[in-house]
Amino acid sequence: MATAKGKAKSAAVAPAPTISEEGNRRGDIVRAAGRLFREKGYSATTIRDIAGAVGMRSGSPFYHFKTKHDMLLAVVLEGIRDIHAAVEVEARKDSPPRARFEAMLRAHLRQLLGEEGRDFAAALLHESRHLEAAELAEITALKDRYEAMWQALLKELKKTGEIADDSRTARLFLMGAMNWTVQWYRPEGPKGIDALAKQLAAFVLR
Amino acid sequence: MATAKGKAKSAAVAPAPTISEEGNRRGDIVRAAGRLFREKGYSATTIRDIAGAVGMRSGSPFYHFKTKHDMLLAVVLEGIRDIHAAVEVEARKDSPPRARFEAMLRAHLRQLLGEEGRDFAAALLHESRHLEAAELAEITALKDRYEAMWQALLKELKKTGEIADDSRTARLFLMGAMNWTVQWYRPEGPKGIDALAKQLAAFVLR
DNA sequence: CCTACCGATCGGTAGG
DNA sequence: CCTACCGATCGGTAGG
Repeated sequence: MATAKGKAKSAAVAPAPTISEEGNRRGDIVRAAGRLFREKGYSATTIRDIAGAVGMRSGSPFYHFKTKHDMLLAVVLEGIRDIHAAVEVEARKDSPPRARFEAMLRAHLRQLLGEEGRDFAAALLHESRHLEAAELAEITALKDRYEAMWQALLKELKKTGEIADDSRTARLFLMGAMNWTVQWYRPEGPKGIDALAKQLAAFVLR
Repeated sequence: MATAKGKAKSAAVAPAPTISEEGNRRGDIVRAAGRLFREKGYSATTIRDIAGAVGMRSGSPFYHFKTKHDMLLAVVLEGIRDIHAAVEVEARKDSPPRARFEAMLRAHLRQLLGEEGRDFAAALLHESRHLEAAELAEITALKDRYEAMWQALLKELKKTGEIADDSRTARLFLMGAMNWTVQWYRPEGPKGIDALAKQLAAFVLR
């Protein structure tokens, strides 16, 4: 255990690589945890559930993570990173504001509703509250940058008269319309998601 | 126990009175459970938490409810009833569609964010998934009627050209904008809530 | 509604 | 990463 514990610590504290870069087993745990957290919630998911999902015994996940808390942290971090990265790509393009807006909506919704990202996204949206402010520091920082991206775009749309309101509150209304899709959207291919983005753009733009 | 169990059963199965009509102790439990479910989530809340909050010992809540599940059911039911009742009052008035719309937004948001209803509303929005479809029958029926009310109003607004889209999806976008406020709104009196309703109306109406 | 309790399960650890 | 385990806690119950 001297060895094992040492490894566990450095793995848990490490600069937290993105999932694709992670050692396979650690990544497997994060993905399984994400799925279970989305399906049953953090508190109702047991270490045994997670271990079982990746073919481990109940003690083994603790070789990769110090606590269940740290697993949640890894899942939530993956969630905000993926969304931020996906939307930033679209935000950086210099297409007209309206087209950029629709592309950002599409990227956000794809992360929320698509198979690749939805487990992490759901944990980010609904289970973050089980983490304390100190643990959330990196997540909060990324979230701030993410929100600023949207706010800047709303400001542009206001300037061209395409949106009625570019306040913080308006941005939160918009985020709500998007994030709530998680509660009712039933997957029927990426085509459905893209159509949803179009419809939302038409709903809020003039 | 023959007595106690008999009572517990009839209390749990009874036609589920509204909170104000309930025996005080049962109502106390429902209110305490609602608050704790909102603060910590259903799974992370223990019977001992709930019992402690109303000054009981850990076994005593089971005199009023057969299971923890049934407590959640009572909380969620109170949530949908309160929201439905509050918004229906506004929907029945025969003011112009725009005014009625704003009043309905206000009523919904007051239930979500005001002190009286927010615990029940939060449980309705976030903890219902721990209940099974059969248990949710009454809740689902009320929810359907609730949604139909909104859909009808959107249709009116579409006819007068005040909204761009009156589809089911549009309604869900609107619900999302409202329900998401639970995640970010910090109470500063009912004035803040009413202003929010106005701002949302202006955001989606033309 | 309390006392006293039960079996099951939980997150986590020692030792390899 | 497994085996074997621990103390704590959980939902729920018998009996009054």
